[in-house]
Amino acid sequence: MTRTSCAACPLRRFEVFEAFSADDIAFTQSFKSGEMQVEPGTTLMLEGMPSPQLFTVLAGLGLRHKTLEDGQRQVINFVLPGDLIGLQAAIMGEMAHSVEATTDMTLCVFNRADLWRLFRTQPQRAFDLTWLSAVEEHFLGETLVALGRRSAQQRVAWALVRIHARLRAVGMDHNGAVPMPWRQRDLADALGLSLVHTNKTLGRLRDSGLARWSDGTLLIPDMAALARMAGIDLAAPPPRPLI
Amino acid sequence: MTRTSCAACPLRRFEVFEAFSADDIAFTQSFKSGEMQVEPGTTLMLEGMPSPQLFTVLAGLGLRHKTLEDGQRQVINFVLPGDLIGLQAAIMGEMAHSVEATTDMTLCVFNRADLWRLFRTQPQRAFDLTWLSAVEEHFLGETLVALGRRSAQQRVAWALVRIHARLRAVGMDHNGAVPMPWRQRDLADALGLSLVHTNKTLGRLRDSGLARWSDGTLLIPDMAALARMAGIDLAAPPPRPLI
DNA sequence: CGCGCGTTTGAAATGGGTCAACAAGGGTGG
DNA sequence: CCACCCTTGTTGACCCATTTCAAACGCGCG
Repeated sequence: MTRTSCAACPLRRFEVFEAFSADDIAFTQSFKSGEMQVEPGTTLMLEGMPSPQLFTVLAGLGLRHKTLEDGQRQVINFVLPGDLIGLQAAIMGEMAHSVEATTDMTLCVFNRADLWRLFRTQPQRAFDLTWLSAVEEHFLGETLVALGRRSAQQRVAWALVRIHARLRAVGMDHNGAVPMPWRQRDLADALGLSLVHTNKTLGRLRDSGLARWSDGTLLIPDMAALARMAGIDLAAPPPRPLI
Repeated sequence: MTRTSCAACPLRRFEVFEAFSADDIAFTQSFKSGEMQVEPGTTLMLEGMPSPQLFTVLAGLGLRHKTLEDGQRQVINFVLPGDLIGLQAAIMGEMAHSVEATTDMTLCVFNRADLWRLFRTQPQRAFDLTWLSAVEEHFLGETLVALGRRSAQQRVAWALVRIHARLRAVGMDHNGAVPMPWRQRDLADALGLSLVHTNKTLGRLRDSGLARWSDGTLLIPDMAALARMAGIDLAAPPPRPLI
């Protein structure tokens, strides 16, 4: 494993390169159990199932979703490099949602069985885990506001702004454009809109020059304008850990 | 402080009565900084503000909400005894939502400054905190599904079933009835519905005998029937900690 | 008494859902 | 090379669930 391959890892302090002591190094090596490559479409976690492992996304994109009895689907969130997958299963016993890979993904693999050892011996990293969980909760709250209070146009604009910002934050932008490999169906399911209406809304945004999403690439010429339409305060900085 | 007053506290292991050693007792006493009583309408946490304190609800009900620029409000969740308030601010630096008391509330007060000490010296309680955060995330995911995929009638039925179940779980039911001191406005804001439509939907549920909510009390004669209408699988047990 | 808050009800307007059809690839097998 | 199918995106027409607007009711309270 190289330093760059783990740059996005939220548990990067496990990185041996940043370890402080021999003990730390030994611990790190025993906690990280390996890396894994998966193909698009792979289900990483299945709703309702326990998982013996915990993943950190090193590269690639995916999504979290829940499926209802009647076959409808709600996309909970999009998964980006740096995200942690499986904390729920590790802490609560089973996943409340499924996670699947949208593109090829590279994952850092941890053993759930080691989690308790981590809490006992590595309070710093335990704190990081809690932080990640709190951040996730924070974003879910924002999504709730979007679904509960915003119009279709605002929701779509909001989602595009948010995805763009997140991808940019992990360095996946190339002069303003970011990869967006998901389908319109995925976005519709994330926003609680019908596929048809999502399509038409995207069309209107495209026609008005606010956002262009095609061929798996999202381009936002005027971020401020789109954010204004979405009713977002751009000034808010992304959350950072306190300790 | 009596044993019963802390029965619902998720950090109940702090309870001196359950402490295992002299050290534990000393720690507990130093971490818990006191109890607090607040009146209905009190804002316990304000969106965007840091908070020097962390609360545990011992008694009383409240709600979490976010307010948008245009004055709209999204209720994120209802607050019940046993809930933890302010973890976000403690971990991330500021709250992503406001929390306010709906009834009189009794709170257990902790100092945020002690949080890091907790992670270092009490891994068991640190784990509990992470568990609480994961549970919260789990419920937010469920809410997301409700807002994104369910009709107004299903949403209202879902919310009533959920609130009833949560209140029952903390022993606040009296032969089938639970206190429900919130306003129709609060429920509407929680479900992303208009006040008028929420009212009419509640009326229909009442007329069909599925649920009666009046005078601050919720009565569900046939839980299975209401759950069926909401599209909920009643069999799912509430989440419990693993360790 | 009069005022304010929460609830209730009716009527009109509309945003978004549903249905249906088509277009543009890409893959596969003949 | 073509014929076929499957997935994804696109567009138009229609309709209805929900919103918006407006008004009234009951009740507690100063």
